[in-house]
Amino acid sequence: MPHATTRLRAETRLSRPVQVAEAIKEWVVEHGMRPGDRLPGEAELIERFGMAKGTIREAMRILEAQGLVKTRTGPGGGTFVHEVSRQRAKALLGNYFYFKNLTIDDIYRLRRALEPELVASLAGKMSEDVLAQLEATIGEYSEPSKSIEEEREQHIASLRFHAILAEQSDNPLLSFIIDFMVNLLSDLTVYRRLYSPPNVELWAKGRDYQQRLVTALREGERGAARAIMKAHMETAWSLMLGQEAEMERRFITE
Amino acid sequence: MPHATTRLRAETRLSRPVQVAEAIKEWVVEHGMRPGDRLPGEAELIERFGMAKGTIREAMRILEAQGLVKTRTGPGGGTFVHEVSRQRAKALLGNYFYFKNLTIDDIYRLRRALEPELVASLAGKMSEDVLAQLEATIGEYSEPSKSIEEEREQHIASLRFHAILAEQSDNPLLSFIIDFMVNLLSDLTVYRRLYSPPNVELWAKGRDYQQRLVTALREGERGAARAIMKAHMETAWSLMLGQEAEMERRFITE
DNA sequence: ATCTATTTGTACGTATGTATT
DNA sequence: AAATACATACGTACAAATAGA
Repeated sequence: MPHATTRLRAETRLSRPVQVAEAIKEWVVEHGMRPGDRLPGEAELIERFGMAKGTIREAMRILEAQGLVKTRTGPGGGTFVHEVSRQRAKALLGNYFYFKNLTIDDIYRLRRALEPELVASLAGKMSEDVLAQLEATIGEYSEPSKSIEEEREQHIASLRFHAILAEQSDNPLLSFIIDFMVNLLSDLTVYRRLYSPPNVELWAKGRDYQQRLVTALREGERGAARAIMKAHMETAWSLMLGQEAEMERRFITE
Repeated sequence: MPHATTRLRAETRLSRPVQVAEAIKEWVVEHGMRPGDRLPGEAELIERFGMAKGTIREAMRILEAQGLVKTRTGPGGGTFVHEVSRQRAKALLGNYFYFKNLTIDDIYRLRRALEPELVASLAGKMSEDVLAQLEATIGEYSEPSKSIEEEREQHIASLRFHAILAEQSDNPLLSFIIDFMVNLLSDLTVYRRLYSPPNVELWAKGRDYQQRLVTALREGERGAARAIMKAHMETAWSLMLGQEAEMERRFITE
């Protein structure tokens, strides 16, 4: 039996592939490797760890599943350090909430607290380009919806409005969390009660808030932006609660 | 070549193990499987997917890395659906922020917005048991620190105070995010400037806020709890900014 | 456009480890 | 203690993808 040239933690609890994966993570950190840097090839790792091919490959799949590396075949190929994509991070975090039963209410409690702060920090700092993008998005729901399908499309579009805003923040944490919540809400399955017609009044309010918000952002009116978003959140909240919405249970794939 | 009895997505982009992993996820969702439920054994999966053992195993490692399954050896063993643990979710999300450079300021912007809402929702709803736990935690920093090491310990303890609060929320999203931020801050490496002595005044303020907070929570004073936490966050923020703190760059293991 | 070299990906057979009964 | 039912690990052979000559 060949002996390992690279020492692994002696924790018998962890399977070898996991141990190898952890060892490689440490190695990446210690060497200050950056996205794009190449890890040793399969053959070398097999030798360095003194392990079989399958074991090394399983370790690589672990790192890949976590979004930390990508592999390519062919000459010049191999395994490369990779920055975890936002999409991947959202998927992984989404899995955590799969078995919890998050409610619309839970999500809006956070949105109400965070989004006003977001827009306050963005006021006066956004490019005309992005502002135009926001206005274009609003345009997608300038008329009340006539069908359930249309309503759903408008719902998604109006959420995209918030995703665009989230992306503008220079606070990666705030940006990510808002984006994540928008994703959760996009996955919502909305069952409108048959006897309750779409609430046109609330819909109009929401649209007007967004228009006024763009103006406030353009003019750099920090306080106004915050206040408008706060009111907008309250409106959207009651709109959601009025409908019988339910979180779709599924795993996001990336 | 044996042909697959279970159809996989024809996306050539994805490697087979990933395809298998995704297929199994779908299968779990469609069958409404719950944590503890057993997946088909290796042998059966090999047959069902018409693939080699290694491929199936790599797929399992992927699911395991995402925290969705656990495997056990021995009779009655196999692979079991598993609820993604909070610890695992924090680790996976932490990886996302590894390459971003999150600042103390970024984190506190969120804490300031979220934690006051957290305590407002908890006022009057906490068991005396947990309240006592909070008081015990405060006891760990009843005296100003005399050394850097002691200061760090107190820092961690005072963060634990917030982690306990986070855990009490019945809002899984709010609970998780605050817990996650506390983790990030715990990993902080604080370099106090040599010429700046510990700010005893700010330290005392922070401790007093926490004590008053426990009282407000016990008495069910919703508004007071919110206000105290808000003030506390501002104080803690300036305390952190006054020190030259830096995020430790590492991968959390679980 | 074809060949060739390189590197990961897939397959399969065997042996070993581990926990339950 | 032994048999059983699982996952775990190993080693080899070959397939597929990609870059460069």
